[in-house]
Amino acid sequence: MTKKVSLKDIAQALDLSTTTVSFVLNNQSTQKRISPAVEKKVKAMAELMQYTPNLLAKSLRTGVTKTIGLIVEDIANYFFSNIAKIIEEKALQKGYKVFYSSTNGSPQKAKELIFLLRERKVDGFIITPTAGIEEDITQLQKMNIPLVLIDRYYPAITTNYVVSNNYKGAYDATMHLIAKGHKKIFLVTLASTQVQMQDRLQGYTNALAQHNIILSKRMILYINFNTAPKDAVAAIQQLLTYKPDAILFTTNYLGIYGLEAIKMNHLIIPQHVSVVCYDEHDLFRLYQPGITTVVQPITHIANAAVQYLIQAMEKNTETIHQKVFDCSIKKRNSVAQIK
Amino acid sequence: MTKKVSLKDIAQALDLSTTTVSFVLNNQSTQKRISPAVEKKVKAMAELMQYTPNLLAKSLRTGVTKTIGLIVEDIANYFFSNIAKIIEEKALQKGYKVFYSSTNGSPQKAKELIFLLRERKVDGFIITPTAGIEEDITQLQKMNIPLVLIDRYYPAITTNYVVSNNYKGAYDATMHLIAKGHKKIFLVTLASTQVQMQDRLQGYTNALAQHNIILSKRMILYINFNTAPKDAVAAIQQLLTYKPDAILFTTNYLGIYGLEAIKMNHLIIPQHVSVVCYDEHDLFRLYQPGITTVVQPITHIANAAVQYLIQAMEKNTETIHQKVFDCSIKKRNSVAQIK
DNA sequence: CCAATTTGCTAAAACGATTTAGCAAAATTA
DNA sequence: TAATTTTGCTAAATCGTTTTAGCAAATTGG
Repeated sequence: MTKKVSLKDIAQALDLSTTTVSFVLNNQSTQKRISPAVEKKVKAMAELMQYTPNLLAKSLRTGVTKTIGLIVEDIANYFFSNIAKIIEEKALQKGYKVFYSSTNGSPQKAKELIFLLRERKVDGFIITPTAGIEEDITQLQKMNIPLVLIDRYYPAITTNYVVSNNYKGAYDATMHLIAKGHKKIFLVTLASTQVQMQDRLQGYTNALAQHNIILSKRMILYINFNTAPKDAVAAIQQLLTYKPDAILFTTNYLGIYGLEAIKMNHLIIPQHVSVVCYDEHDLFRLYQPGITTVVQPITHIANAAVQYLIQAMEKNTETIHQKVFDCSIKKRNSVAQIK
Repeated sequence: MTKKVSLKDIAQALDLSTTTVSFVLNNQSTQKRISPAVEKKVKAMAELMQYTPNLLAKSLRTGVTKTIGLIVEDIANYFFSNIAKIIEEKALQKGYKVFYSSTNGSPQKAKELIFLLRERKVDGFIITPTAGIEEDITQLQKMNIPLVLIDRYYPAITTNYVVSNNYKGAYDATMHLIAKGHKKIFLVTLASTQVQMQDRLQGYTNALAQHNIILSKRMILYINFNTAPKDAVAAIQQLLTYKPDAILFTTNYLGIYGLEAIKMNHLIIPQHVSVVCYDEHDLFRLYQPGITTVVQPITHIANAAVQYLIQAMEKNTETIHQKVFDCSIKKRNSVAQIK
């Protein structure tokens, strides 16, 4: 294993100082008054010796690591893995590598990850916050560490964020069901006080209220994030006994549980019950019938998050970006026209 | 923003040398003959000042970064995102953070990623190799950089790898179809010369040969990794006109294209055509009918990969690990019993 | 009591870059 | 020609650790 070549090696080979070599290789030749002759020599030698800078040393000295910490809820989820993929790609184009981690909804895990990534001296964060880590976020802000929240945010604190219009998404979905003649529209949602879920809940209830549909308690099923799949399915099976016209699921995995429950109860979509799900999934596209979904503009969200973060990291500006993208409804065949 | 506290700060606060502080905080007190009194003082002060070591400096000095480079084909694919999730978790337990990237099947991208991760001085690699990067892999080996290949490997070079028994998986799947009375069993696979695909192909052809089923050219459809989804679907639709009894798809996304094609051709599974897919997916579990799949032991693969890599990194042993896990067939309702 | 050993700690180099301050020679000005 | 400015380069400090070699004091051994 040949020893890695350093600035010093180049300097010695040419009988120059490391300072000079460093200036040249950072393209500061003119600015630092290095002669074209020397510049050429150095570049040629660097090429010849296959020099690549030691990023650790560079980072230690400059305080910049060119890395981003990305914290999502679950990398194995369609929504997040797609977001992550785009973020990674965009970041790479800008010269950043991303450290990637899942919280699985646990604040404890989220705190640990923030700590670990801070240890690694990431230049900035893109975070899907769990409940209960406000202080950690404000802490980061106090430390002047750039960050962008995605998918959700804390209304109580001022941060950069990029989310979709959850209120409107759920409202539109519900309106769509109402327009198709449904009355007993149920909601299966996450037992979460976080803004993205509250907004979806509000969108749903407001749409109902505007059409004088009385909301009874049993119409909404709250499921905990950590509920075992089979318990979630069982709960939905139970819900189905109340004979909803339609069910709106507020996340893709809840929707998947729902499809399973519906299948197990031998009900047919949309003849017996109509279905709309929040978030896309291969399953929804190909299921028979295709499932109507609320689709979030994943690419836009990811791009905006990277853009704002890089802006904050590089321009060191104080400007706050809070971006809300609209969702669209992808209509398939899971919603009946009720006469 | 308060300045980060360093070893030096602790040393000054206690009027000691950084050497002593370093020894204590690395739990070398006894070994390095630091008195218990001093040890206690230092630990208390470190706690008080909330000291956390600068990992960059540490890595620069020791040459160890406690990071792993994970290169997969596509992070947004069910198989890889689940593998990644487990790898990340396991690695974290052992004190490693993972840098995560997708090649999207491009050798060019794979080479770049290896370069970038080497720049970041990762301690080791877990790689899903694309075609044509053998030299890059052997290069890593020459540099004594620990690595484990997953999902596939290069028969021509000796490396650690963890894969599943692709030959047997495809063989068993085909046998299952034969046992159920199918004759015209088609294969939709990737146009790839890589071992995992060749093995699956072999498993399929051997199973047919053993039962005297004559393989005609049109029974196998090769699809390029980069084929646009709609072209892939069209090709499968075309294939369906040859009226197969059954189709075996060698990856989950090919299977998904297949379901789409079958749906578009208004065929019913399994009445008109039976289906078996390689690799799990939410879709296959919930589709109507459920799709029979060859399931790879994702958890085992991920765990073994991390285990072998850490062994190579920490024990610095030369032992080569080549592990092949068996797959299982998850039977659902996509295969008819043909009389 | 003196030599040898052990104990307890530290100075300084090293990892590999960046960056500040500045020196000597060459060029310009007057 | 002498003073000034510009050009071209470098010494040395720094980032925050780890680690080697070794010094002085205390302890032990004979």
